[in-house]
Amino acid sequence: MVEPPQAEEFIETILSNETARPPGSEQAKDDNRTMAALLNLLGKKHTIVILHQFATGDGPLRFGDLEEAVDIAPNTLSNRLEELTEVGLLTRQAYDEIPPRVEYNATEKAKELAPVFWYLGVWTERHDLEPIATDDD
Amino acid sequence: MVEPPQAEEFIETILSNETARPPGSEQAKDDNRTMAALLNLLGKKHTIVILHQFATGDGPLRFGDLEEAVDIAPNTLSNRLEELTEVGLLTRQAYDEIPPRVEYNATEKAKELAPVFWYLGVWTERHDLEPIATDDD
DNA sequence: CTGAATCCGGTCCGATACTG
DNA sequence: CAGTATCGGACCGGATTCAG
Repeated sequence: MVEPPQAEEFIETILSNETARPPGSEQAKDDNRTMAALLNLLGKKHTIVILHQFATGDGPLRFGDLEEAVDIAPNTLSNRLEELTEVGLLTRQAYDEIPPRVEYNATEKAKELAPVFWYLGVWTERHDLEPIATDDD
Repeated sequence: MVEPPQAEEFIETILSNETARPPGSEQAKDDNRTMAALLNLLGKKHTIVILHQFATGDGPLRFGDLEEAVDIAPNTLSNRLEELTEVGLLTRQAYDEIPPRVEYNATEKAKELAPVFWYLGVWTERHDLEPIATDDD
């Protein structure tokens, strides 16, 4: 954790109100649809963990990297990567080499999702979930 | 959206480094376990949307409220509410009346998760997901 | 050798019907 | 109103197999 680079940008976003929209407007409706789609995506198993990997690390990640970091079946991982790529959160670049190499990169869009995971980290430092509970609450 | 009350508190959290921990410490390991458990929970279908409801609204929510707001099967909703309660993110209070009434409230812990959902809203205002894409990227 | 498609078994989720 | 019971279907995990 410790003072991540996102912090400044994050604060900017919070303080600037440039993104506010008239409620009930067309844009607001689009936002709701996007939000629904996003939550639906995040709701799928492992999606969050995968994005978390891209959000915390910074370089490109390969199939094998994720496979061992996330504890996920290869077929499911394949599906998630495809979904995330289709939706524009990841880019996929295949190099025609031997051994073959495929690199996945987070897009700008995905990187701007990073604060979410970073704050999740902050939260985790300050709280526990009950079953593992210690002295919290 | 528009300048949520969480913003100030959020900024405080970002600026104060009080939560930082030595990496590799015992606490850090606990954090990782908690994080894994949290992500695992958030990964389950509808969990995020449900928490989002509690994060945006402020009063208590009843079974029926959620059922119509979230578009979820009652058995699944029942499961989620139980999970979230067990884990200490929600409290459940049943009133012995007719008709019966059960109120769910977000705990402090859950409320401190609100910035996540709020920022998700900010993100949604600034981006789209590809299939619905407009002028983004 | 890596990334991913296929097949199958298990688990989770949705829809409806039903109970206190 | 707030759930539970049941069942069918979608989704996920694991092993194997395939392609480049």
